[in-house]
Order: sequence, then structure tokens, then C-alpha cells
Amino acid sequence: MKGSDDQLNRLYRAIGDTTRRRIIDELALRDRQSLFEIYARVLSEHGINHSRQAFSRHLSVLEEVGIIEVEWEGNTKLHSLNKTPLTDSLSGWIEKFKEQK
Amino acid sequence: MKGSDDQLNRLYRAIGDTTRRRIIDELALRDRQSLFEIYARVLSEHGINHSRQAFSRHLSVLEEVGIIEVEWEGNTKLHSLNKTPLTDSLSGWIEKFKEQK
DNA sequence: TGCCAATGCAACAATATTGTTGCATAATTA
DNA sequence: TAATTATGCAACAATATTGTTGCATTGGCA
Repeated sequence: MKGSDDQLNRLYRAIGDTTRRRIIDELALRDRQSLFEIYARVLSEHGINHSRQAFSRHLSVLEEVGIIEVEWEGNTKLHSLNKTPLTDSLSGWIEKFKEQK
Repeated sequence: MKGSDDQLNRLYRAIGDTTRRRIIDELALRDRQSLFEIYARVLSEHGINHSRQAFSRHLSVLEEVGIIEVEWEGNTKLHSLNKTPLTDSLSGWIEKFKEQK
């Protein structure tokens, strides 16, 4: 149980950040985006003013917990959304409380 | 939107901690428990070995985000679970991704 | 009143997280 | 080959989080 607890911790913390939720929202609209694309879009559409490196870190966090999946095309890293951790692992724990009503 | 983002951040981070999820699980079984009761139960049923103060802090975090509601009886503070933030605010953002399928 | 039980608050240390800058690497392209 | 593009990695600073210990406060009870 320890392992799944750790994974849950990482998952919840991963989405407990505005910038990362904006990144996820952006990827939900359009898959296979590069770091720079995501960076530019999230920057312009929401007033999030961080460096490219900061975004790189955020993407890594999301990749580590499996929310983002990656694919290389030349020297461009394309990021896509994997909703499974969000819809399965994540809401799983919360769902309990809904069922209990 | 800034405010609700901050609230979401706090909510997700609040439950992104094993001890706090165990506390919530414990309160889901039985409402109106004091700090010491929760402390003793979570400690014995799960091997979480922290001080009373650590638990006090965790309870504060949960209270701040509205997951725990409080009621004083003499000098005993009774904690109860309020599932609303979990079922509404929280799953709200995640729910989007389910609907998009 | 005097003591005990249940909490809260403050200070401190140890870590973890977040963001920046600078430099390195690897694929493209002129 | 040389310049450009897209990234990654490392070091550092600023904050935030987590946990501990010690002391203070407040209500209930002998």
C-alpha cells in the first residue's frame, strides 16, 4: 500500500499547481506539443510569466507521474496527455466519498 | 479565477499527503473525533509515527481547506468530515477529462 | 483553589519545491 | 561545416512544508 500511497501523493501534488493544470488544460485541447509550443501558449493565454526552464521542470513532474506521455521527433520532444492517472488512480480515492453519499 | 485556482492548489496539496488521507479515512468512519482520538487511531491502525503536534498541523491544513469542520465541546475540539470540497471543487476539474472521454 | 487533560502557538531544523541563469548536447538546416 | 533550434543538466537562491520540542492557555473536576 505504501507504493500506491506515494504514487497518489505525487499525483495530487502534481496537479496542485496552477501552471501545471494550465499545461494539462492546454494539452487537452491539442496533443503532441513541444515544450516551446506549450510554453508560448500557456504564457500568452494565461498570464503565467515563467522561464522555459520552469516549464521544463513542470513538464517533467507531469511526465514522472504519467499524466504526460512523450514521443521524440528529431530533436523535438512531443508531449501528449494521458488521462488515465487522472480519471483512474486519482479520482479513485475521492470517488469513495461520493458513493458513501 | 485566481482565487479558485489557489483554493484548488490548496485542496489538491492537502490530500497529497498520506497521513492526511488516513485522517480523512478515519473521519469517514466516525465523525466528531478529537485530536487525540484521531492521533491514537491513525497511529495504531496505520504505522504512522508522528507527534501530536504533527497531527495538529495536518488537521489545521485540512480545516483550512474546508475538508474538516470543527466544533468545540468544553476544551475538546471535535473534528468532522465535510465531503463537499472533495466531491465538488476537487473532482470538478478532474471530471472534465472523464467527460471528454 | 489546584491539578489534569486537550489544545494552540512559537522557534528551530531538515527537506522539498520552485524558479533563475549559464553551459552542454544533439538534430536540423543553410 | 557552422549556425540555429529544442532540450537537458547543474548550481544556486528563495520559499514552503513537515516535524520536533517547550511553553502557554483554557475548561473540567477533586
